[in-house]
Amino acid sequence: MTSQAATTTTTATAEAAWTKEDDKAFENALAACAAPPPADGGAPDDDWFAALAASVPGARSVEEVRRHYEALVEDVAAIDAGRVPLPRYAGEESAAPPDGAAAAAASKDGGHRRDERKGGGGGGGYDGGKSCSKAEQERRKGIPWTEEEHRLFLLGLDKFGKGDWRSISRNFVISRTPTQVASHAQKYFIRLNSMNRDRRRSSIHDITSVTAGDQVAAQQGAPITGHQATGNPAAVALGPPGMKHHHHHPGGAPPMPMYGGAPMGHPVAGHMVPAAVGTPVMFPPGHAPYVVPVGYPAPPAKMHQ
DNA sequence: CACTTTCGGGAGGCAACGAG
DNA sequence: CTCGTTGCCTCCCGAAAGTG
Repeated sequence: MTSQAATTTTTATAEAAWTKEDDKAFENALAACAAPPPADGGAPDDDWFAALAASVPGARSVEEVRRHYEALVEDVAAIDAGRVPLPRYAGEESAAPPDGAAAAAASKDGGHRRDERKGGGGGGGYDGGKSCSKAEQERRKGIPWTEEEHRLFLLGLDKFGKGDWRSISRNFVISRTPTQVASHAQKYFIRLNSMNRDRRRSSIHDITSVTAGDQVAAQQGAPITGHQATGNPAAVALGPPGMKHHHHHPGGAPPMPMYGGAPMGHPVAGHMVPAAVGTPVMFPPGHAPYVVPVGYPAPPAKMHQ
């Protein structure tokens, strides 16, 4: 996934063998570490690094882990300062089949055409790549946010707070306009606030952590409006929505996910268990981990009509 | 019993409108 | 004029019903 790119670009130079897998393990270990490092720029202590190193598979030395961590810090700072040229995801979107025709064609049952019934009056329905130009089609249907964009959004949200969409757009999600960021934020908050609905589908908004997206996808969903409104966007609560997590992956090979290529909504611990609630999610230095309100209601048992 | 098709509903993004 | 919010439209997923 591309989210690793930012961290690996600089970290790769520190040690010779930080592979993508290593980096993933590092992030997982970081997420699993009970006590987060000082978030206010202070250097984490040796014990913390030792614990982190111990948690990283592959017998990394404390020093290696420390350098890797520091590189990560620099990365975040660089992104923060706008010194890192971020990829133009919009371009990527157009380069790869956005989803439309390809996704529909690859759909499990040979393509869902039913949308023709919607759109009031037929015709207007999406037709899996018909005659209208691709550009027009994309303009109409929008460019999905990638995981990377969403993480940058979260980063910016944490940095600038709720409401400063322009700063977030300029400094973090440079591939999106402030309006797009605001709209995305709107949906994001709505999503978080409506977590207790029994019908849940995985979505990009399930990512509430800037990093470790693969595993945190299963660790969130909780009302956050109060915190957001009080200018504490970092206090995003994590909680288990009663989301469904069976993305069918026919043949074992996961289909091209909708968002940037990483599996979304995959369960980490099967059904969300209370223990998973409040699990500190990995957060870059300077970014407080999201907190979980005590007494968070358990997700309702999934009941189908 | 298995497979295919149809239906219902949730999710995401864009555009328009309103307020400051 | 800019920013934020709300509404509308489109797409995809999952479940149910029907047919072979």
